Amino acid sequence: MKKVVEKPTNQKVVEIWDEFSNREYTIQINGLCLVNYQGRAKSKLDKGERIVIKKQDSALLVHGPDGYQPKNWQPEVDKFSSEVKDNKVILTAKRNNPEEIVEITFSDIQLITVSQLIDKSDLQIRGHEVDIHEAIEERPQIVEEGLKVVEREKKTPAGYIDVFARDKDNNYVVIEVKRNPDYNSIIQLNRYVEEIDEEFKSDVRGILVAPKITDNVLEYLNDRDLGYQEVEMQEIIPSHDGFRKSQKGLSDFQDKN
Amino acid sequence: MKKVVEKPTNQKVVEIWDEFSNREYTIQINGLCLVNYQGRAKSKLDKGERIVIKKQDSALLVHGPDGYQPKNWQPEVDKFSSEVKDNKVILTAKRNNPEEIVEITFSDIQLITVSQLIDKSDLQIRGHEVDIHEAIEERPQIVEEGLKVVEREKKTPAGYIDVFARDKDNNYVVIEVKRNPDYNSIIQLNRYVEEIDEEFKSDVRGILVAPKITDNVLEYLNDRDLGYQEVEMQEIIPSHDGFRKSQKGLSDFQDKN
DNA sequence: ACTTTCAGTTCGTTC
DNA sequence: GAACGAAGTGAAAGT
Repeated sequence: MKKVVEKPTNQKVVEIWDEFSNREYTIQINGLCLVNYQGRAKSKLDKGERIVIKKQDSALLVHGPDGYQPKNWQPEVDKFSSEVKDNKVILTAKRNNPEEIVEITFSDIQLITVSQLIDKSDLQIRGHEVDIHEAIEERPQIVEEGLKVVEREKKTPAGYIDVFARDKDNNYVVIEVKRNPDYNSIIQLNRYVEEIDEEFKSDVRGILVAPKITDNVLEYLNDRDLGYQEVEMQEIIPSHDGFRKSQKGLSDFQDKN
Repeated sequence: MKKVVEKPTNQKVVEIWDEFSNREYTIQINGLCLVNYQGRAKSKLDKGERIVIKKQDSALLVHGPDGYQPKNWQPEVDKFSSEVKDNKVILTAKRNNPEEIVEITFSDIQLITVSQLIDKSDLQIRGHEVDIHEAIEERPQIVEEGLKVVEREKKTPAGYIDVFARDKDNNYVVIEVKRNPDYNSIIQLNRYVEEIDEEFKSDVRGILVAPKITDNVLEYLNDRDLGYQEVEMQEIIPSHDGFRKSQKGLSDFQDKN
């Protein structure tokens, strides 16, 4: 930890903020603050004790005592600034595109820390929708016996078909893969089926492949004579390690020095 | 701050974790850790320096040096546990529905803090989609002159119509409100129009109301003879304070003591 | 408890 | 840089 200051003075906070806010440092502040946001929407958050984190890419988070989500945030900040006014520290984070601003007013600060987090590792994840695509290509029988995959991500005027295949009778099958299928998924699948029907003028079946489905969505499917095949996520994510690198955890490649 | 311990021993960390993990305390840990997740999907995150936060409602976040999103998390934890193994602190967070587990293995801990954040204030926000609905109901002329709102959230077999109205000629108008309209919004609007057309067998117009639209989406609209009316978000969010309380920031009502 | 829908969605990929 | 869609989506409102 570069700095750990309990009960800092306002001046100390501004000093630290100005020195480390726009460089490759992580700043954490625990304190009593109120937050205003204006931009795509407008919000007010009255006084409360929160954790404020400025990350090394300038992302700003204001976390309350509960929940996954920050109460206020700025995914990317173009300009930070700070001032002391009426014995309060005011931090502002402006963003240009879209134009929006977060303003945090601290009436009391319990702790401020500065650090430089080194994290070169990528998040490796398995179980995305595309993993289901791949599983179907490798083992088409998880959808149905005799299935032969013709093409993945087949382009049509209506959009991309996840998996285009033929069944044991050599008829076309349009497969739509969803992790969390909803009404729109069915509409989409139906459009693809109509599209293929027009293009090939032959028997086409549409199948939704998903790990789960709600009764209503299943009903929509049946109404449209579309099929459903459940896949176990366990089959998609084998216990032996088969991991794909996710861009999500792209880390900075700076070196500690 | 209840506790601020720099460079704690492993035993101290486990001691703190066990004492404060399942009560109304916020725990923050800065340290070098690797994270495994298994549940709805499966992920591996190799060693890196991160911020781990356990919130007072048992939410668990693992934040890296950048980005809005945590690298790993657990929105709600049913059972925390901790152990020391090979000179490493291992924290696990299990959840029952859906069944999933996050396991954090610390090889080095720089800082651990415990606090009890008091935050009774609700986030007040203006500019949600529902605010546009309300604005239309109050001032239908922002869509078009002579419009009379008949019903909001009108239920149809195809879903809920945002605003159902009649125009100056008394013809039905179906209004779909979107903050960020896309292709699917158009499909949806079109379905509603078809639905109303069938139900009422009379002239029906469909109008998309949004603060912005892309050229492609506008084209889809035109192709389907649907209309578009832009609304300024400024008109929806007046400068004088008209705030709605959002449930998002529901706070705990415990007292500091 | 489950379903449905929105989000200041964010984030990644592709065109 | 826009556009399109997935996310371990999460969160809230309604049933």
